Amino acid sequence: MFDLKKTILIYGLSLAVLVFLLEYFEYRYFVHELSTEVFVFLIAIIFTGLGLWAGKKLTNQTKIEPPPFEQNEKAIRYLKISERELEVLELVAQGLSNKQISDKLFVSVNTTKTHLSHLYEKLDVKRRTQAVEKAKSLKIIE
Amino acid sequence: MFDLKKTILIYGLSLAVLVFLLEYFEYRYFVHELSTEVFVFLIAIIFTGLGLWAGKKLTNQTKIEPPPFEQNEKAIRYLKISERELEVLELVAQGLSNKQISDKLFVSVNTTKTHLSHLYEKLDVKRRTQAVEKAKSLKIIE
DNA sequence: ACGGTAATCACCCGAAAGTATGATTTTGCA
DNA sequence: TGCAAAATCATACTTTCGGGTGATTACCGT
Repeated sequence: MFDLKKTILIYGLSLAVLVFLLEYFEYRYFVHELSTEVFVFLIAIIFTGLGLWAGKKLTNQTKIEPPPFEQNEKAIRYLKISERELEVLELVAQGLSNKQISDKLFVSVNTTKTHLSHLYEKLDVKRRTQAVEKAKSLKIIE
Repeated sequence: MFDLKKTILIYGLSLAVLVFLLEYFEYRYFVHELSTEVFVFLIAIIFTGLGLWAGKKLTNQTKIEPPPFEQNEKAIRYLKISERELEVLELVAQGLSNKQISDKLFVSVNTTKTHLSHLYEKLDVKRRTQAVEKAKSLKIIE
């Protein structure tokens, strides 16, 4: 949007300058040396280019944006989910077992289970699959 | 891509026709009635329009498509996942327990477990969470 | 009529997950 | 410094899952 004014301005200026230059040179040099046909052709080319350029500028505010995952920090804070709990949650979402998670985080299975219990309470769910579902819908995890 | 040739063709034809018309009328009517300045202005406007149009045609192959979930039928067929198994898979993905799934489908827990076993085998996973993960990545489920 | 596949169910057993409770240590912050 | 939250671990118990095996029924196409 902020580009629109600039684009229009540049386009207008270009047009004005061109008209001025053409008008200026027209009677003095070109008309007598170049045929009107060629002159018209040049004008056509130039303004086609300008049209293309302006069109591109005016429409290219449709930039393809691959939806970047934005973690819902607010939800995390609101639910008081701790850093460690989040780590566990992410690993659960990857389909890892409690044992595998524990090995990755260098803690005992008991610790992992404790984190999970707290997570279930905070997310108000009963099972890991539900936790993953809910966490994804809340954009707590990807 | 298939539009490109058409666009160029139309553009070229328009240009040719215009040049021809201009050349034709130039000496007969306009030049003596309209000033060259106005004439140039008209050409500029016309070809700006053409440039805009061509530019739009040439760049508008970027259609914003809101990714509609398309179930990967091929994968389902390739993996030989049956209808019933798919139902179970979807319910698992919703975080339901085997018991809950069984109640929904009016079958015994054993049946649900059998379906799940087959699913794990076909999806080459060990746990329900992994199955959900994989099924989603294969676009077998949403 | 036969063979294959899908769906259904049962039983058993071990592994994994989840619950409850309590304890210790670490850490961040007032 | 001291307190609260977070992280860690343990023990014990229940529930759920998952694997293995086998059986019955039904449907579908040859």
